[in-house]
Amino acid sequence: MALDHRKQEILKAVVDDYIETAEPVGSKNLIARHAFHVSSATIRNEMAELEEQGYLEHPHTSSGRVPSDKGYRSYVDSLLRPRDIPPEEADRIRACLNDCLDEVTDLIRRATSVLSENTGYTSLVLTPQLRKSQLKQIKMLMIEPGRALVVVVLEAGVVKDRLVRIPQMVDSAQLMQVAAAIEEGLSGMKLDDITLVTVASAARKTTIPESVLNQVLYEAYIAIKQADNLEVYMDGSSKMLGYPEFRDINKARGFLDALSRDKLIAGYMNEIGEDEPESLESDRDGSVQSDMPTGLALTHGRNDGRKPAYMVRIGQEIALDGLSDCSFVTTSYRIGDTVAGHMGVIGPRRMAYDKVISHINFIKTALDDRMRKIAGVDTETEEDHR
Amino acid sequence: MALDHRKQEILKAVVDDYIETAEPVGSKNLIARHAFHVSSATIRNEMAELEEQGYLEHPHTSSGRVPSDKGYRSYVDSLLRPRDIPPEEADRIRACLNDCLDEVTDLIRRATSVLSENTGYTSLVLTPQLRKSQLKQIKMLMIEPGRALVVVVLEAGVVKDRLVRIPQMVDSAQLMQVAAAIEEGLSGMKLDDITLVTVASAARKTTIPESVLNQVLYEAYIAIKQADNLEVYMDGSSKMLGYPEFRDINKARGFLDALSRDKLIAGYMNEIGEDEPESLESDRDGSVQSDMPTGLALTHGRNDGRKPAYMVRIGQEIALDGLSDCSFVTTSYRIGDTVAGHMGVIGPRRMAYDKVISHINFIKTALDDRMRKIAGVDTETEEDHR
DNA sequence: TTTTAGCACTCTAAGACCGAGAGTGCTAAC
DNA sequence: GTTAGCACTCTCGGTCTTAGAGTGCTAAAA
Repeated sequence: MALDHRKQEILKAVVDDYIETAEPVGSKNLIARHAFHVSSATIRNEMAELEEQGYLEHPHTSSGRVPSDKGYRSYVDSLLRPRDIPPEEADRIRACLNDCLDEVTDLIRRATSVLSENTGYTSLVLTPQLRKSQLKQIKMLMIEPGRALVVVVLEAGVVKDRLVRIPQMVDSAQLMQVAAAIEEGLSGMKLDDITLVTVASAARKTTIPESVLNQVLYEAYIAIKQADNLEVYMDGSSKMLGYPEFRDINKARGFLDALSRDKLIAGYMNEIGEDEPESLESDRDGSVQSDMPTGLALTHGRNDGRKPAYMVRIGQEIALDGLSDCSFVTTSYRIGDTVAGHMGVIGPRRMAYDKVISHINFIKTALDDRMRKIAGVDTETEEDHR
Repeated sequence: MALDHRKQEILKAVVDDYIETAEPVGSKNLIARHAFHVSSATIRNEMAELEEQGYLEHPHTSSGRVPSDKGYRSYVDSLLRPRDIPPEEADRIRACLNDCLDEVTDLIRRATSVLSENTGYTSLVLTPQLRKSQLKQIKMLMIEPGRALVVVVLEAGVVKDRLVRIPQMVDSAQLMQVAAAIEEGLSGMKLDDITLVTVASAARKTTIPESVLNQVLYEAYIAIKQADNLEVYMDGSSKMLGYPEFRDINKARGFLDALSRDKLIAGYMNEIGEDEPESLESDRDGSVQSDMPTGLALTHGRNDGRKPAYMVRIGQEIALDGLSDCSFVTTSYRIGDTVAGHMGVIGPRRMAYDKVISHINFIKTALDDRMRKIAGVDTETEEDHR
């Protein structure tokens, strides 16, 4: 079952070469490009066995080999050698994230673009998921008779709002009274646990006629629920057309169609994010760390119990229509100390995993840092934000 | 220069056929599909002349003809026969727009999707441009010490907000005082005319220490300026890959790359929107109107002075890199009585202009109606929103 | 037992070739 | 001004062929 050392080396070489050239790799080419001290015939024998074991595939009898999902999986789990991010590139990334406006959405937009630019693939970043965040404040602001703005403040300084209609007869004072009642009753509750009933019972003691009150409460409730509205930022989808696997227009179309169902992808990312293993102790300074990745246990004997901070789905492992020719590397970012949202890179299965993994980890860390500042978790360090 | 009647008919037939089949159209095919009472040789002669005059092109000697930009232009300006929107379809569109949430962005999102779905091409809708809107209110809400929410209310009920940092020492009352001062000073001004100086002078009479005040004012100013932030909604970009002109992956890529520069496109849309002619008297009921389009003067003698409510840019007329194989139909929508934003459809030059024009006009009207309600321009008609 | 050289075999990709078909332009007759 | 006829052109889709890359197998070498 387990591969001996030489097979691993060969598998790694095949995957590396295939990633680079996009051509099925043959035994001769392999020895030409790598310093194996055996003949091509030996390599052939080994490759035949790797194929038998399911790590490689044969497009047709007389062509070179191509990695299977299983081959990629093995590569990613234990063969892959992380790549250092050159300091200038690291600086550029950090600079780009740091010079953003003081807003979460702007930061996320930038992260999305940086992630795609630096990997060369399609990037996806979800806005923070707030279902499990606590409600801190709720304010209602009269805009004009009949219309009000509901402002919902969550922990970690996330603010959402929503314009609503209310009965004309409600006046500003009443509105504030209702908001204050709701806030008193619900403050500290998780968004998930708030229902129309809890809202209503929180505001029971106000002095406003029931029928009018109900409508206001309903709108407040919707606004609260609306607060964990998930959005998807995406960049670089057209980059995919540059890769030979998408030279077939139908494949390309299938891919882009799949991407256009972004809510579906977002749901999937949240789902697989749930069972994401604990992040490794990320060192906060965001320095370029060549020992960053993780699942290297097998090949490099560093199985010290750390789990990877990222997940890789390869080909058929992606449970989304139209993306089974792709690979999907995901991770999550934090606001303060809690996992807030997910981000990922989609590329061809023949993806430069080492590069993507280094970059997504680096950007995740940089994003965490920045998020920490923006969300005001450590407001004590007052910084240059003009 | 001007085409005689038969040449017009032939040009129209060529364009129609080419739009339908995507194949260069030859003289024989033309008489087979249309009831011209002349022989193919005559058609050939006429087509040769049309080519000489620049309306048609010849991919190679022995193939049929294809319209040139000039040919399409002539078709759009004077030959095109609008298509009625079937009542069921009209109903579906209206229903889809009407069942949106009570928010402008949701409405725009839906309009984008409906526009793409119903035309089969890529749709673009810009959020309202508010540079020329008047400021109505500005509120500042303390979220926690050091952080505040600035809420900017514009005419027509558009509300924008922004989370900002303020000096820790500012308290809630002071914040409200500043906001009230700004509101009093600036209410009624156009966004465009508000500068840091006007903001500062409006708030001169407050009782807060200058250095602190300045920072608050700066943030308020940024929030106000931020309010006319333009966003672009797009849908159906992958539909383009289904059309034969984009079977070449490089063309497809060029197109998608061009689309990804959405801010550029938005700027262009605003620009060409400026010199857009006055909308024709749109009848408000949004009924399906077969006399909707416009530039039919030449062929149908209805040049009654009405100008088209839409603009068509064909091929090279589009001053955007990467879109010169496309056509771009744009129009604008209104909030209340003023032009607010722009929308458009991008497709291959070989686009079903009649269909696109009917739909974009119809959707524009439906959007105007809906916008009117959402923006609260006629709040008197209280409608069924739960 | 493992490795390697040699060789026959397979399959693809690319180029050459060919014929059918569609369309044209031109000429001469109507 | 229109049309029939015809020679000519160009593309598109097949079929064939060949070069090249790669394999698997066998038998010899290490």
